[in-house]
Amino acid sequence: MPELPEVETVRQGLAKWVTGRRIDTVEVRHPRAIRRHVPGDVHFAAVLKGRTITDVARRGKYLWLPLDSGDAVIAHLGMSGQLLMQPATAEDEVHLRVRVTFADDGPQLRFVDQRTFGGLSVSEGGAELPEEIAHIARDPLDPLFDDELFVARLRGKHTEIKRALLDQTLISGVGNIYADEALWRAQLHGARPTDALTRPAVRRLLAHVRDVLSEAIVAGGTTFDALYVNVNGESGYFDRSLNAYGREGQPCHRCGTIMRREQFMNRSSYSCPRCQPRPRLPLR
DNA sequence: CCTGCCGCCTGCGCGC
DNA sequence: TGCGCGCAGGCGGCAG
Repeated sequence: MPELPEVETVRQGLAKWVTGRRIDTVEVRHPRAIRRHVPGDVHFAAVLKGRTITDVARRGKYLWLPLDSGDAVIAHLGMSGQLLMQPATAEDEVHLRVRVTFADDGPQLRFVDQRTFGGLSVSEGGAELPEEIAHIARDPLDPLFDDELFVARLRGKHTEIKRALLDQTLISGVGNIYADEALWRAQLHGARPTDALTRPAVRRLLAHVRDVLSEAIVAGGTTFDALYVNVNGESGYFDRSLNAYGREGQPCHRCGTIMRREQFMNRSSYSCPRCQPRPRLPLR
């Protein structure tokens, strides 16, 4: 479940179900799911066997499971990945990629991923913060997120505001849905040049990003179809609260104008033509 | 250095 | 029915 609220929902569920448990076996069913683990599937399974998971941590859309060895399992869900807790008796999912069983015979951890953009890997010595994801910025819900640094860095860029929101090295956790939602709340078009935004405008936008992410976590994330579920296979309900994403042809919840869809970065962007007018001068 | 585009995958819904 | 097309919430790598 790609964006921060969905990943955080998974993190919370995982933390409850796997913290303190000792791994017994690891079965890699599809090599692509561990392609980022360069030493390969045999090594992946061997280095995890007998290890105890001590926590479940997150930065942006990345999760990692610190182990008692000081290593960590990095997990990224990509576009369609799921981490599910399942009893051993549950039938294998069609897109089951990795199965982890525990020494206590409790529920299994399964990595299921239709499109295989996601994956698992082991980070050597990565229990604190895997070096593989050290380039990812803190997310805006992280207490150590530096607001003024973000404002300065964003205004120092020469790009469009939506691109900046999706730049995980600048601010992490925001994806296509929540970028559109925050821009709608801030009444900014995604093509607005970052270097022409005032400091207060960027601070307001950041506050809206925080609000929408926080509200979505409370709702258990956004679910459009069976691909996006928590560790128990349950859907979130933030889709009912969306004001922009997917609302092409429907009236703006603020002014009633019919919402539009535009192509942007090879994906769809939704906005209100009246509340979020296109910038007069295109970026150049 | 920076920005922006491409490729990686599978499956679904739509129009013809 | 079948087929091709466009679309999908992500990221890393690389070209310019």
